This record gives sequence, structure tokens and C-alpha cells, in this order.
Amino acid sequence: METREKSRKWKQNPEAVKADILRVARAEFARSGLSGTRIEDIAAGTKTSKRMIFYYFQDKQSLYEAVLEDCYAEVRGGESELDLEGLRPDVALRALLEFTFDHHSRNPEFIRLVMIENIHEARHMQKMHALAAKNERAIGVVERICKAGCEAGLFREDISPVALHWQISAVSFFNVANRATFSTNFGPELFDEAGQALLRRTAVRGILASVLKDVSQLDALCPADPSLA
Amino acid sequence: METREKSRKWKQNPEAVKADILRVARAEFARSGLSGTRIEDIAAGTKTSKRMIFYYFQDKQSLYEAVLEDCYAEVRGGESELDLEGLRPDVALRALLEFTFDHHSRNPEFIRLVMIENIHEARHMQKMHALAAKNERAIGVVERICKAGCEAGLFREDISPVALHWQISAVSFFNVANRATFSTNFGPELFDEAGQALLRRTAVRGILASVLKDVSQLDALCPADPSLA
DNA sequence: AGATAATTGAACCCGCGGGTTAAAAATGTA
DNA sequence: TACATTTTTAACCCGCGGGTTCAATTATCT
Repeated sequence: METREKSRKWKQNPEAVKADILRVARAEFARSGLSGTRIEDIAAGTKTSKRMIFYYFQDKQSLYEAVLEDCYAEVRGGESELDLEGLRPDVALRALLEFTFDHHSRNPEFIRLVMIENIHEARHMQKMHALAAKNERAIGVVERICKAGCEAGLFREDISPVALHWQISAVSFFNVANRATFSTNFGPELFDEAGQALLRRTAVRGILASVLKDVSQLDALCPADPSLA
Repeated sequence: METREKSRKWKQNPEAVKADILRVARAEFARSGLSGTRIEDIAAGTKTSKRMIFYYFQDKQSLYEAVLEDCYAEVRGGESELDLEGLRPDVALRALLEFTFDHHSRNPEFIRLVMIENIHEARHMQKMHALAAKNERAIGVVERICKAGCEAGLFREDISPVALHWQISAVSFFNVANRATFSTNFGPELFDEAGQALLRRTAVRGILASVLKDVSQLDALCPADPSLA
């Protein structure tokens, strides 16, 4: 209402400046971590100055937390684009895993921020109470698939939605997070297009296997070698 | 020979001092990363002084690299305790995964150092040419299992040893590395004894499923619910 | 216009922490 | 004993970088 009219007329646009700072800060913190990032390096990448960073974000740690929250919101928001309504439970699960795998791949900065949070024992993430709702929704998606799968007689009754989510996260996350050390140690071949397709396919097969009541359907649902399908 | 006679007589014992420094430095670097660690904090934990750290290790980065190499050697060394000779390939694979899962669990400092290396795009690990041999041996173990599995007609012919190693690493690594954020977001229940047993069991099942030629053996080899076995 | 509040710039402060200097002990050799 | 080498201590240096001061500018309201 009033504030919006204001900002339209203003040349100085605080929201835009803040967004600019957040954008650059996200890249820097993702690259170098909390202690490794220099505020001056952030300032250098923005259209504004070091002074303004402190003006809008108090101190380094608050800026870091703002970045984390901002990035988390954006990425978790992007997840809601996925629509699994009406799919067969096994197909839905497959779609969810493939989507998550690709989505993590497309958001390496988010992955790096989570890695950094883990180094900090999730200290800053614990403050972000707004996350609770988003997390419950993420589990809710898996939960609904599980329930539908059980009701359709396709899935085992004893699977834990949280454990299933853990499995999906593990492969999708590791694939991005540990690329540097893994390819240093064991070569880059898993990270070209063919390698990624292989890993994704294998992950789908593995996870479906741990969920299906009748594993003999596995080869029909997801052949290990798609060229034979 | 001579140096050993020396060190026996000496009160001052350089090797012991260096080892002491490395021990404390490993803990600190694992806790706080390269830029986050203060040399004085390391010194405070040793029986010696800050000056001696620079005396023996030149500068902070060299110390960090020495810690990384030391830790890597120790952990990869611990892996050689596993003896899979004479086991059936499917049993051997299962044993390898269970061992790796537990071994990573017992070495959180190593995991954290690898996380930190990934943040640094593996810059320091790339200098450690001594690792190549150890890495090849790790892949060699998986390779032999694959080969034996194929020859026994148990495994698919198209599986890549490196990809299989990736799968084993992914679950074992993620399980330790992302404990903080995962349990912050989704609760701690996967990380008590029962939860860990569940994850390990599920991982075994998933990975075997992606390798076995005849998936119908899966339930016999690794029931999803062991209480039914 | 003039009062008031929001935004910005330039220069500054200061303590933390990586790294050094210099010289004293400890050990070894002849 | 004299002398060289290695190990250790205590005190110091100094620049980097997080955070501040203060005044100038810009915009808003009446």
C-alpha cells in the first residue's frame, strides 16, 4: 500500500540493495564458508558498499543467517513445482527421486551452504524456525507416496517415510557435495552426462528395491541397463 | 639405528612433539576448518607451544595438509583390516558395505576433514600423491568382488566398480556428514541404535538390488524386516 | 521552506592471529 | 673443555578485516 507507492517513486531502493547484497553474499559464503568469507569481497561484488552491508544486516553472522534462510526458502520453494498427483506410487517415487537428484544438481550453492552448516553442527539452521513447515511438507510428500503404495499393495508396510527421504537425500546430496574429492580420488567419469545418468538410474533401482513388496517387478520398472528395455 | 639411540636418550623428543601437535591439530581442523581454526587454540591443547608448531610445520596450511595426509593414511589403513577372501561375492559385498558404514561412523573426524576438503574443491587433497595407491586398492577390492560375482553368475555384467564404490560411499558418508542438519530438520530418530541398524539394512538391500542378476534372491539375502527372517 | 527520517560515503579504529626475532637451553661431537 | 647443532622460550610485529564514527545527501512529510 503506502510503502509500495514509496518504493516506486524512490531512486534509492532498499529492497533491491538488500537483494543485491544477499545474492553476492550467497555466492561468497557458499564458496568460502562463514569464517573464510571477507565482507569486503562481498561488497566488491555488489553495487553498494561495505558500509551498507552492516547497515542492513548488522554483522557478518546475521548476514550469513539471512543468506541461509533466503537460499533455503528459494530452493525448497522450487521443490513445490513437482506435481505427483495421480501418479502410480512407484512411478511417483521414481519421479520424486529423479527430480531431487536433478534439483540438487542444479543448486550447488544450496548444497554447499548445507555442507557448511553441517561443519557448524547446524548451529545457525537451528535458529530458523520458519523451516519447520517446509520440512514437514517435504516429509509429507514421501509419506503420501508410502501410504498410497501400501494401499495399492505395492509397497512394504514397514517402511519409514523419514528413512526413505534419507535415502533419496543421501545419493542426491553426496552426488554434488563430494564431487571434488571423489573425482580427485577415483576419476571424473561418474560426473559427465553418461556417468550421471548411470548413477541416477542405479539410485532409482536401489531405492525402489528397498520399498517394493514384490521385487520381481524391479526389472520391469527400472531396468539396470536401459538399452535392453 | 643412530637416530633411534638418540631419541631413547633424549628428553626432548621431536617425533613425539610432532605427533602431539598433529593429534590436536586434527581435532581442531576437523572442528573448525582451515580458516576457522586458530593456531593458538591448537597450541593450547598440546604439551608444547605455538612457536614449535611453526618450527615443525612451517605455516598453517602446511600443518593442515600434514593433518589431512596423516588422517587419511590412518583411516585408509584401518580399512585393510577387512578380509573378504573366500566369501561368496554377494556376502562379501554386504560385508564391505556394512564395514564401510560402521567404519565411517567410527571416524567422524576423517569425514569432517573430507567435507572441508570438498568445500575447498579438494585443492589440498590434490597435492597428496601418496593417496593414489590407497585409492586404487579401495577400488580394487570392489573390482574383485564384481568380477567374482559375475563369474559366479550372481551379478549383472554391466556394473561399474567405481559406481558401486560411489553408492557405498554415498550412504556411509552422508550418514555421518549430514547428521546435524538432517536431524535438525527431520528429527533424531534415524541416529539412535535402532535407526542406524535400519538405515544400514536398507542400504545393503538397495545396493545388492542394483547389482544382483536375479533380484528374487534379495529377500533371502537381506530381508527388509529382519524380525521375519 | 524547514523539520525529520532514511540512506550513503570516507575515513577511521583496534584487536585478533599468523608469523618472526633473538637468544637461551639441551644435546651432540672432538 | 670448547664448539656446533637442534630444540625451546618469551617477547614482539604488523596487516587484515570486522565493525564504527560522523557527517553529508537524499527523500518524505506538513
